[in-house]
Amino acid sequence: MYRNQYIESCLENQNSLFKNLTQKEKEVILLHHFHSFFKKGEQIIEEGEKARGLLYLGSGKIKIFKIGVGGREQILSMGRQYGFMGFNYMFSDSPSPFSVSAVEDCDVVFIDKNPLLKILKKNAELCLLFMKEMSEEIIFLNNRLVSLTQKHIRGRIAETLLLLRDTYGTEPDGKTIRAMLSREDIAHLSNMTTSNAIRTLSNMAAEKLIQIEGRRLMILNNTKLEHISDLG
Amino acid sequence: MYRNQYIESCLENQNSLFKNLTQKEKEVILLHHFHSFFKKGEQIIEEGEKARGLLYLGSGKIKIFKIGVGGREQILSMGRQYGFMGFNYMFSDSPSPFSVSAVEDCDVVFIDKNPLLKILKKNAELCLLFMKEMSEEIIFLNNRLVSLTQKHIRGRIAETLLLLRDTYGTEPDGKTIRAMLSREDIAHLSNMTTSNAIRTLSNMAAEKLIQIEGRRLMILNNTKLEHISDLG
DNA sequence: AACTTTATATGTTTTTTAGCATAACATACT
DNA sequence: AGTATGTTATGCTAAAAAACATATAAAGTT
Repeated sequence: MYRNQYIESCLENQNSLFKNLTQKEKEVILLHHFHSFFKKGEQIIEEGEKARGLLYLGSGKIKIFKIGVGGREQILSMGRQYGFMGFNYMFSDSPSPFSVSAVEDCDVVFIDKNPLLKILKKNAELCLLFMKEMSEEIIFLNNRLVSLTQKHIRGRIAETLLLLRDTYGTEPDGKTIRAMLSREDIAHLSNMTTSNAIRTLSNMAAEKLIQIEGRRLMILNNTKLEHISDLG
Repeated sequence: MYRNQYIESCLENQNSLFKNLTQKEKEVILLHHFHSFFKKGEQIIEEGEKARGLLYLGSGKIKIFKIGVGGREQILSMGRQYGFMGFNYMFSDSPSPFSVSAVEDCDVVFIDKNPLLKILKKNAELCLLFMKEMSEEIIFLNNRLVSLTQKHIRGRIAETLLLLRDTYGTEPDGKTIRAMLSREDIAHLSNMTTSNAIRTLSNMAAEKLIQIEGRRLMILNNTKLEHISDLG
């Protein structure tokens, strides 16, 4: 059976949902998956279309977003390598409630819905892992809802920087966020216009809270940034 | 074994998650539940405290909310009779990420976490029902995130009125929303100050979109209200 | 019934943020 | 290299919503 490194990591990685499946179950997924490469900027799923099944990100970075009032984009969350997304696709036939696109070159593994559902129906242990993931997503969304509605621009930008760092980690220097988003994406992640995102980042750089080198962002004063994020 | 009408409906109702459990499984829940009555306004769960387990609302109405920046309340969702909530309590030991309180007199059934988890571990069918509920919650939160951040005040109030109607239904006249929230709760549900909620409702009444009789709110022009909600 | 307390209503001011305009800069393309 | 295109940066203006200030009405309390 053909295995590429992506489906391989999807099935075997230490923190993968599927690592404890039986050989039989893994073979089912192997038989019913599809690997696809997306260039930076390409759309992986479009809001309203029917999704094939669960998504696994073998490499790269993705954004999950919705288009709201007047075509304005709101990023709901960012996906990282070795992460799963689209649990909701598994449990209803309704079209995707959001779009997904590649923020960097991405290797995506699509796992077909029905074979996976069959496995779930006979594997409560796996179900528990799924539910834990989903429950964490609910908690994340609850927190995000309050942050994005209540915090002021500075608080939202601070939170976004910390979120990006916590999601993607830093370079060995411990400061440089391992993500090169456009200012526009940062704005859409923080629920504000691009100019306000740029302005706020510039101010924070002037205050030595962060350092800006193009799209490389460094967190210089973590304590203060957290403080700004917490106070809103 | 003692059964009150609330645990009864929790186990047997046509659309209850538990209706298809075996007699044995139902008995476990029966043995490990706790019924409690809450007066209007009383707190059922406080953010940060450890929750006992899953919640079932036998009667009444609840609000699920968080306290954000500067003590400002944001209502995340409203619960209705025969509804379950707090799925996230089941899958991690972390303290409750939100508070729950009674908007009307409520009969709440608490179902203990560990016995229910044991049932889930052996009942993938039940797991699937849980996952479907959770996936709907995720979709709801995604939509809400975009609405609350992007829509203007009028759009948010319109959405809240429609949401309340869809959640709690109407009186036989088909117009009167079966929920008597304070203006403050309506404001916190719509992410705005109380005065802005009052003002906007007054305006909508003046435009004959709705009719106000104290806390009784009637939707007079559904089409226009949906239009206002959609356009933001 | 008189008195608190709380909820609703509405006008005014101030703050925040979006919207717009323009410039500098970087990147991709031919 | 030169041109087009997109991104980042910054100032200015307008709109939206919060904050504040009272007034009125309703609901509880003694």
